Amino acid sequence: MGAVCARRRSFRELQFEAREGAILDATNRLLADKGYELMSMEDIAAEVGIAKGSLYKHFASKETLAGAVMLRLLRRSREALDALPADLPAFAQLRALLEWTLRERMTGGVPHLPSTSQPLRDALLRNVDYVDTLVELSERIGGLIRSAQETGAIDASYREEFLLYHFYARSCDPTLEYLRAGGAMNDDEIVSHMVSATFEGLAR
Amino acid sequence: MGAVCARRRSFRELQFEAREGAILDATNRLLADKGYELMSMEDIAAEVGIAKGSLYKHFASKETLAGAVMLRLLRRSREALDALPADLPAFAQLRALLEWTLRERMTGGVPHLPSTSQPLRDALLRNVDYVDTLVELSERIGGLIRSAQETGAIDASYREEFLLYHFYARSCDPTLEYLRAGGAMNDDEIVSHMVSATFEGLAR
DNA sequence: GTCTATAGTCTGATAGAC
DNA sequence: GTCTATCAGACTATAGAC
Repeated sequence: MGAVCARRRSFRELQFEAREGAILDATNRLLADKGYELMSMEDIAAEVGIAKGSLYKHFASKETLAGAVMLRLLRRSREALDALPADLPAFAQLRALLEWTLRERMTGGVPHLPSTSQPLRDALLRNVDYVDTLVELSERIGGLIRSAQETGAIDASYREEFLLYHFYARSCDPTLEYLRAGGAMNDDEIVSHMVSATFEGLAR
Repeated sequence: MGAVCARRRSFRELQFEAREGAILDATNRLLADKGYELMSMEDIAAEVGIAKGSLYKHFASKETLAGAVMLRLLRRSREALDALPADLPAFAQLRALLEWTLRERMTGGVPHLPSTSQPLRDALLRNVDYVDTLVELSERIGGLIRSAQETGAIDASYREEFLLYHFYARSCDPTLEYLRAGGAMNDDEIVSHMVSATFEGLAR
């Protein structure tokens, strides 16, 4: 809120904010773990260690809560993109962003655009903040794609539209979870395989 | 069933079988369209034009029904693989199989391994027929992968395990639906973009 | 029609910040 | 000591499997 102002926040207020963070973290975890439908508000409350009713002091509904988690993820992705060295070529930036996203998922993050639940997707698309941030991020990525195609790093015969969706889909690729569950490969191997399969393909 | 035997089946029996096919088709359509959770048994009954209770004369539960649909898809995939010219190189067979699967989805098919629903996935993995057929298909595909790596068509530095999961994930890639909903590309373009992104990657 | 699951609401009791 | 946020959990309403 605007209240990062003069007055020192009371202990209660600080606690409230801390709890909000804990709720977002727990929801993130459960969302990544069980998916939207299977995650109940009681699960979340139990995970945080608060009463179910208290959740509703922070978020008006399950959709609102999940939206807040997804928005936070989107913002973090944009920050990760901003943090890349500005002189990095577009192709390398795309590679780095995909790698960042996959590593984020490795540490318990939710995939962007969880295709797992239509109701959640619909709710997100009704969430103005979410859509704005998504559009903004997509424009940044679209710019990188165009730039990589101009320099010939990415094949110019692919449509930009395809490349954008493809990039998001690779960020959410379930191969990550499958391989992880399989247990035969470590995290670094999984990420590097996935990134190079995306950019260099399988053929040699 | 084993009953493709001597006795001519009665009208009732024929009708029963025909209805079973109609149920599978309807479920397939709804599953592809709305996903497992959002597809209610009522939806299916309405789509077939029968009473909800009649569904349970054919399938004991929603899971059983969805399992039957998925098993049918798996069998068809294996038949498609068998139908390929035997002298086609392994790499080309993999390409052709992915293309077949994507085209199947274009005409209303469900993705294999619908990652969209944990309960469904769990139910499938408890279904012996399904798992057997999946294992068998996976061994066939695994063989093609090894063979393509030996001839150098696929980069030998990828782990076979990764390649197998990756291949299944590409068969189920939601990019197909996103692009289709976008409407800017036709079906052939979408399939060819997706296949070549998988095998040749994006880089040039 | 029955039964279960769960989103979301409400209340009286209580701990602990002030 | 007062006051208020939070707690446990009962409760309603709805959806959907069977």
